[in-house]
Amino acid sequence: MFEIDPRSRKSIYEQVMDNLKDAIVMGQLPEGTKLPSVRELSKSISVNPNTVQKAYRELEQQGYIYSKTGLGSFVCPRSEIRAEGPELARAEEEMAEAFKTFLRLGMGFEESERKALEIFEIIKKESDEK
Amino acid sequence: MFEIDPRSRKSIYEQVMDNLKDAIVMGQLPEGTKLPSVRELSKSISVNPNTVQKAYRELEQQGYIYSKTGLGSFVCPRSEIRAEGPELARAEEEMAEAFKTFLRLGMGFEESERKALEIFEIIKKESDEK
Amino acid sequence: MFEIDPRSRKSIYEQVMDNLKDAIVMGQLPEGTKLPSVRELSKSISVNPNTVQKAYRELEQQGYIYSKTGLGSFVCPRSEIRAEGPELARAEEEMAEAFKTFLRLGMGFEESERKALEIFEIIKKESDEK
Amino acid sequence: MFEIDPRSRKSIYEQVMDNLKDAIVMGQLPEGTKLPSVRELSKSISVNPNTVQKAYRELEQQGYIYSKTGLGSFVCPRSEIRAEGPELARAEEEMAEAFKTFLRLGMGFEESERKALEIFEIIKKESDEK
DNA sequence: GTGGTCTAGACCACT
DNA sequence: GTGGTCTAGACCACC
Repeated sequence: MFEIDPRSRKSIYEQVMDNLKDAIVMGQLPEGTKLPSVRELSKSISVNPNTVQKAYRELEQQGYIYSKTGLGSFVCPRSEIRAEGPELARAEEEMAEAFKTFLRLGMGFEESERKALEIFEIIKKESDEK
Repeated sequence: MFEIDPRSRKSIYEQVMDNLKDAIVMGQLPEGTKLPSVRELSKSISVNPNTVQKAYRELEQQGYIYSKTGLGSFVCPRSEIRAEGPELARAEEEMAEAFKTFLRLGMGFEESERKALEIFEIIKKESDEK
Repeated sequence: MFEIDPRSRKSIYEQVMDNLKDAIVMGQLPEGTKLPSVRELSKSISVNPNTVQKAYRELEQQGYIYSKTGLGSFVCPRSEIRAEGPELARAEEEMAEAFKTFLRLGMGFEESERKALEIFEIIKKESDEK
Repeated sequence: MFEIDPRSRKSIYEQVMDNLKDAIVMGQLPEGTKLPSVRELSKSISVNPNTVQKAYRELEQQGYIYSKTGLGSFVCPRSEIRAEGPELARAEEEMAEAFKTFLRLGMGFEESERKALEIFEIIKKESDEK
């Protein structure tokens, strides 16, 4: 399905979560789709099952998937994704910090904003290709 | 000088670094200014001296300050800040991740970009006030 | 007869049991009524026969139904339902936990009790409609 | 601090969570209080550190505590407890199920409600004693 | 010392 | 087979 980068700053379970989130919000895994089982996925990406389990558990808490013992894990309707309150606040702070990081490198307002928009465009293009 | 937020997700030494970086790039600590000693600063913000020490060491490595043994630490000319290479790459990735986080919450391209620009404006205003 | 919610936190065999219990205590399945066979029911609600089997077995143990080999399963007289002993104790503990859950969300005594009574009223109305 | 009941239907990490939640909402652990470290608590209740860790992590996600590497875990202001949305909905469903369980034991509306109120009173008294 | 992550391997209930 | 929990023991960054 995807690959884990052991050199990434992101922890493994976060990489798993983000990869699945991406596939869900981009519609590659539509509502109701059955995800690979914990054991399957852990094998295919060469990661301990507990680590995948942790990712699935957290995805469930955040409303992306639901799990049924004995049956597997399934994609929730997109409307159930918790995109409010603390989750949104944290995302906004992450964005604010990213901008401040630019400023701390000595970049000015305009340059920082221009660079950010460039990055956004690249991501949009990458997303559309998939 | 500034305050540490014990609740922040950022580690304490990062908060110290970022606060000093902010003061430097915004000109509140112009080139050549002497920074408070590790002991002084650690007292005034109620933080372990080892933690402040680590922040100073990192700031020196990144070209924000230099230290003269026995005399203290001083602000480098802004031109020496390395806004290239690994630091810039990491900053760009941070920005990319922040944008992806918006998308992962189910926000579309336009909405994400609009929200990002809103956040940028807020930061600009806050910076100008200081 | 009824529907299974694959998203429910309850396991499937519990859902089967509870639906049948509801029909029994509400008189929709009076004493002596013949239940659908395991195979029939499993087909009509699209559930594995083993799962329905397990539900029937448990219902028999708890005194809701009895089975005559070769003939099928039948509803017991309501007087045989054991509303005492372990089942009652567990039900009481379930209620206690539900109340404590309210308190753990930071709700006060009065608010928790008021909310509980509101919920009870809704259930009563729903039951009467059937 | 408290004890784990290995025979409880609740899992160990849930028992840990609920015990701490109780202490927090009842004011025994006021805002800002430092919790025992993961290792300390795991020793004192004879449970694997990973299990306590899991409880702490979930308490953090639910807004009861926050954790700082190297410092420990601390009680959040009560206002940050997430008592809305999915959390409240789940609590309400738990209460609804508890009531339905009474009905399924053959108890009538009045009897069920009376019993529930009795249980609530007992919990209130127990809480006040602590 | 602290919390956080990961692995390995076991057991359980449900389907 | 499935997800869920628990234990044991290791490693890391931070304070």
